[in-house]
Formats: sequence, structure tokens, C-alpha cells
Amino acid sequence: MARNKFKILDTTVRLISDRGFSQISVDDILRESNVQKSNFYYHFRTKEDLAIAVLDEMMQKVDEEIWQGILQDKSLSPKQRLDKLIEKLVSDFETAGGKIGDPFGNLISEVNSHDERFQVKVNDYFIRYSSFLEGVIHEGIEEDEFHQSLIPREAAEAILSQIQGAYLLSKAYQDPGALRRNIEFLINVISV
Amino acid sequence: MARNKFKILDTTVRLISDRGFSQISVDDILRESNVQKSNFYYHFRTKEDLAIAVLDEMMQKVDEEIWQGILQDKSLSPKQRLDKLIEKLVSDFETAGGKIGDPFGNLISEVNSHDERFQVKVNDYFIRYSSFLEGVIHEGIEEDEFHQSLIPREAAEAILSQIQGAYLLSKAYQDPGALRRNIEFLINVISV
Amino acid sequence: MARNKFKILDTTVRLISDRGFSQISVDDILRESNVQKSNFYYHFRTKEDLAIAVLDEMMQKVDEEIWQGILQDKSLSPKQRLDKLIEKLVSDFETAGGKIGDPFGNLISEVNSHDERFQVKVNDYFIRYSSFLEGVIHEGIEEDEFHQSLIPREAAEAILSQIQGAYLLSKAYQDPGALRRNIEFLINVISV
Amino acid sequence: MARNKFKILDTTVRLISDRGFSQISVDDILRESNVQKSNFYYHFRTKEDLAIAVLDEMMQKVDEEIWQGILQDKSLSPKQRLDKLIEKLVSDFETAGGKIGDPFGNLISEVNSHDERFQVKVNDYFIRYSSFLEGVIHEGIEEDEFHQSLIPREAAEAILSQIQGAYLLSKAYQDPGALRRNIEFLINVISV
DNA sequence: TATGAATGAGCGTTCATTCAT
DNA sequence: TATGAATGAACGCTCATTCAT
Repeated sequence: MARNKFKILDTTVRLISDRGFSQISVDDILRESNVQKSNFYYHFRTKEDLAIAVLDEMMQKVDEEIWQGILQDKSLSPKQRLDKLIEKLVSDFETAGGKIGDPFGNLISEVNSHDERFQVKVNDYFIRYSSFLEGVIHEGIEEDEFHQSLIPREAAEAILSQIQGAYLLSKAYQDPGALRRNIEFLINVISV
Repeated sequence: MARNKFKILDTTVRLISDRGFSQISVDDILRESNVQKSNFYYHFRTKEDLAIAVLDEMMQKVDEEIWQGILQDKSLSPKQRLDKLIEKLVSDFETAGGKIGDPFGNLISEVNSHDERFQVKVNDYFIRYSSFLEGVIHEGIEEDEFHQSLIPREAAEAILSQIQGAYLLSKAYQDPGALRRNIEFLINVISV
Repeated sequence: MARNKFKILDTTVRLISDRGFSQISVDDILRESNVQKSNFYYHFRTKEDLAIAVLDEMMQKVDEEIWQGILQDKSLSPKQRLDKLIEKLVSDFETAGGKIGDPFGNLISEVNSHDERFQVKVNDYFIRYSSFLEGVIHEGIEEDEFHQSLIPREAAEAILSQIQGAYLLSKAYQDPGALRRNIEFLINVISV
Repeated sequence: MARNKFKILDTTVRLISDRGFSQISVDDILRESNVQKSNFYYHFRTKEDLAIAVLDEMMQKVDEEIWQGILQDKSLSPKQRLDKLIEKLVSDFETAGGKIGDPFGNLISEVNSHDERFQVKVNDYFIRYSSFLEGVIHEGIEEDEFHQSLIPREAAEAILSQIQGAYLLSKAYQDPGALRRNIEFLINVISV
């Protein structure tokens, strides 16, 4: 059973990528998912609880699609993997129709949340993603694709930071090209 | 005589850097500024009108402090100017006490707004800032501080993007260090 | 102006004597007074704030009607005043149509409230009423209407206590007679 | 086997003495008793049904503890029994930690209930208690402990009324002393 | 007996905005 | 310019109860 719980989670993920979690109301979610308010609160203690659940889902998806599916793909060189990552981010962005639809679920706009648990989760999210990238940079240096002088940890964080900023500009400009442009710029500039 | 209008604008700027515009209510602003509700609507037709006015103020401030005050400071070399910019961003971030207090007024979280005029303004904002940076990069290439291969326009946008992403991470991590780290990383990597 | 604020206060006093404050909802009050919800919250910060305001009104009414109007009526002897008080309580109870309609506004059922300010107010209420009664008992002893052995303070509190209990039984039994019976019992037993 | 039914009843009695029946929700009871909601409605048709069941339990307890245990204790004189009753009420009140914990289960606040059956039960409750007290007063008069002029029925009701009122004041004042003071006052004043 | 899931009305409160003076 | 009062929709959440298994 728990059919509705699923529908709620699903709808929320969809709505988040459009407007960000704090901008969507419980009523919005309920309207879109055709679930009763009281049933929502049967499945989730509070709206923030739903947020946590959604973040957990997103983290798992990143693990599968980005990490296992792309960044650990040994059939590709480290740089090729980052290129493939860019392609994925851009195509996700585009298929989401001008909206965001990123594997970050519009976390950009949630960083100001005043909820403690939420902050911690977002933190985890970024740290996890960073460490994924760090592994790739490390390999890339050894294989002479990235400059020897790079410190993997630093480069990884800078790439994550650049990805976030690029998302922001893409949304502001309503232009997926900005997403590709800015991430590629950084990747190119650290490549030999 | 528009004493109250000033107080409203001032308070709003302050509150925005903490929570972002869409997370503060008209009542919040009024409570903090000791202005009457009906007087608010005398000065501003809607809440969005206030947002536009605030953005205008912020853009003017960036023109003065960042552009005229730092990026056009001919007593410094182009790279020195970017370094000084970083210092300003970091110190503003820090004095704002863990909050943001940036010259971007937490635009990060407002990019998803559904208001047309707002979107356009934010766009202007980013484009203006980009063009400021473009000028500096251009100079820097001629003075051999930045790599010859750089296209100023691209590099400028990447820096702006990196600044935005770095703000985001700093807030998520509650660590001003992340702001400096990530912007410096990009500046260093494009310097000769 | 503030027409609605008045209507809200008025309606609340009426509804309280029927069911007690914690058993009536803001919606109940609004329905009965034809006031908009948002206007309610313009006049009162919270539901508890309304409660405080209502208690203040009730206290003032007791001061006027019970204290000045009856207990301080020098044309009557102390015992006669207490008798007159009983008559008033009973007739108020009866005109309220089987409901309560007492000068205590059904405080009986509000004593369990978890709101601090409310508790304090109810306390004040009882203490004030007690001291009114104390004055009468004191006079009555001097005029030889009440037993010399009585300690005014103690007798006053016992009368207040008896009044409260009698209200309770009257409501349980739906019988105004119980109100008169039980208060009279105590008055008689302390009279010479 | 009705294990859960027992747990529900038990928990409810406990919660009632703190807040009164109408102020506790079915969810509250379920949370505290670790019983499933659907199981609750297997055992009780409605929340009011539970109320009735709880009242029945309380009445039985009064029969045992107050009537058989104290008021019928032939080893004590009538007045001594009333004194012992006071001690019990006060000590129950105190061990319940400032809360009520009386054998009346906070009926004080439930008298306004709109449920017919509930009203009837509370009525029964008071009448039963009254008749217990009446017996003691009757004996006391014969044994010359209470004034000859007293009508047992009237005195009994007045004592019950005083007990209720004293509970109320004790709760308002958060002072168990008020409970003892006021009941003792009445007992003393009717004693020879 | 017992369970997980669902229901619909209602809770106290806040929202951006408008009205009349 | 400025004010106090009013509006209606929406907010996140809880209520007692029922359903299907």
C-alpha cells in the first residue's frame, strides 16, 4: 500500500525542481498529487520531514546516476567522465523545459532555510558530491589529464561550486548554454 | 519627505541578506521599520515593486563600491583588483555574521521568482556585473597577468558564476573560508 | 471605529459562558460575530490575547456590578449584601437559560489552561473577588452578623470556593436551585 | 485478552487528571499508550464511549477507596472519617505533582460537555458521592459530632460543592493548601 | 483482535492587498 | 502623506472517524 506516500514524494520532487522546496506549499503538493491533507500528515509528521525524505531520495539518485553511472565508469577517462557529467546536467536541464530539473533539486534556493535538520542534509549532499568529484580529479592527475599542481580536494570543491553557480546563471538567463559554458570553462582550464 | 520610503528600503535590504526576499513578508518589513501598512502601499504599489526598487539600490551600490571603488582602481593591477574584490566579498560576508550580507543580496534564492520584471532585473544585474569583470580580464590579459588564450567575456562569466556558487557553498557550510577558497582557485588557475 | 473588535469581545463573552473559552474556536467567534478571520488577527495577536482582553472586561464588570453595586452598598447590612449577591448570581444563571451566564464566565473550565498569562489572570480574578468578600465578612463580624470566631480572610476564600463549587453542581444538575442552596448553606452556617 | 483496551483506559485516566477529557485527543491517548488507532475504534465506538467507560472506572474507584475505604470505616468516628478524606484528597493532589490527580478526574472542566450520556454520568457521579457523604453526616449528628440543626442531605451536598470549589482554587493557585483550608473550614463550621 | 491507510472538516495563524478618512 | 480597519485566500497542522484487509 502506501500508494499516496509515493505520489507525494514524486510530486514534491517534480515541484521542487521548478520552484524550490520552501516556495511550494503543502496544498500545492496535495493538489498536484490528489492526496488528502490529513493523509499527507499520516505519512509525514511535518513539511520538513517530507523535505528530508525527498533529499534522501535525491542523494540516492545522485549516487546511482552520477557516481555509479558516470563518475565511476571505468570505460571512460577521468576527463571524459566530467564531460559526460556536463552532458547529463545540460540535457536534464533542457528536458525539464527551461525549468531546472537538476540532480540538485534546486537546493540553490534552500540554503537559507532555518530548519536545522534540513541544513545538515544539504551539507551532507554537497560533501558527498564533492568527494565523488575528488576521486575523479585524483585519477585524472595520475593519468596526466589534469595539471599536476592541482590539489584534488580543492579542485573538486571548485567544480562543485562552479556547477552551482552555473545553474544559477542558467536559470537567471533562462539559457542552458550558460550551464555548459561555465562548467566547461573550468574543466578546460584545469586540463593539460 | 519620503522618510518612511527610505526606512522601508533600508530594512528590506537588511532582511533580504538574511532570508531572501521571497521569505520575508510585508509585515516583517513593517514591523522592523516601524512603518504603517497603509503607508507602505502608498509608497509601493506591490511587494514586487519594492523588490525592483531594492534591486535598483543594490545595482547602484555595486556600481559604486565594486566597479568604481575596486575594479576601476587604476592604482592596482587587474589581478590585484580581483584579489581586493575577494577580500571585500569575504569581509562583507563575515561582518554580516555568518549570514550573507553580500552585494548580491541573496539573489541566489530569488532566481526562481515567477515575476517577470524581477527576472529581468536580476538578469540586468548579472550582465552588468559580468561586463565589469570582463573589462578587468581584458586589461589583465594585455598586462600579461592572465593567460593569453582566455576570452575575456567567457572568463568574466565564469568568475561571476564561481562567485555565486562559492556564496552558496559558504552558506551551506556556514564557512566564509569556502567563499575565498573557491573564487581564489579560479583566479589562480587563469593567472600566468 | 474598531467596530469589529467590539463585536468580537461581545460574542466571546457570550460564548464563553456557554462552553468555556478553550472549547470555543476562533471560527465559532467569527461565525457568530460576522467578522473576517484576518480582521480578528488585526485586532488580537492570538486567541490567548483575546482571552486576556475578555478576562479584563469581566474583572471590570465584577468590580462595578458585584463590588460597587452590591458588596459596597452601605444601605444594606453585610449579611443582606451577601444575600443580594446570591440573588444576583441565581438570576444571572437563570436568565442565561440553563447555561451559565455567571460573572465568572465559566472560568471553572479554564483553570487547566496551559497558557501562563491566562493562569495569572484567572488567579488575579479569584484574589480580587476574595478580597471583596473579605471586606464584607469583616464588617459583618463587627456588626455581629457573623460569628466572632471567624477569620475574615479564611471565610472569604471559603465562600468564593463554595460559590465556584455550587456553580459546578448547578451546571451538572442543570438546576439553578443547587446554586442558591449551597451558597446559602455556608452563609447561614457562619451567621449568628 | 483485551490488553490494549486496558492500556487505553489507564492512559486516559492519567491524561485526564492533567488536562481534562475534552482537552486530550484520541491521538494523544494512542501515542501515550502505544496502541493503534484502528484498534482504539475496535474497542470503543467513539471518543465519548471511552469517556463513559472512564467515568465508570472512576466511580468504581471512588466506591472502593472513598466509600468502603474511608467513609464506612467503622473504626473511626464520622468526623474523623471526613478528616481522613481530606488527607487523602490533599495527598492525591500533591503526589500528582501540582496537577490534579483527584478522584474526580478533573470533572470540573468537563461539565460543559454537550454529550447527553456524559452529562448523565457526571450527574450520577455527584449524586453517588453526595449520598455517601450524607450517610456520614447522619451518623455524625447522632453521635453529636455535627450540629443537630443540620439536614444531612443539605450538608452533604454543601461539602461536595465545597470540595469541588476547593479543587478549583487549588489548581488556580497551584497550591494544595487551598484544598485543605477550604474543605476544613466547612467541616469545622458544622462541627459542634 | 489487530493493522496500515485514508477521509473531510476544522484548527489557529499569516499572506499581500484595499478601503475609507 | 499618512492612518486604522477590513478583506479573502492561503498557510502548516490536528481532529474524530472509517475503510479494507
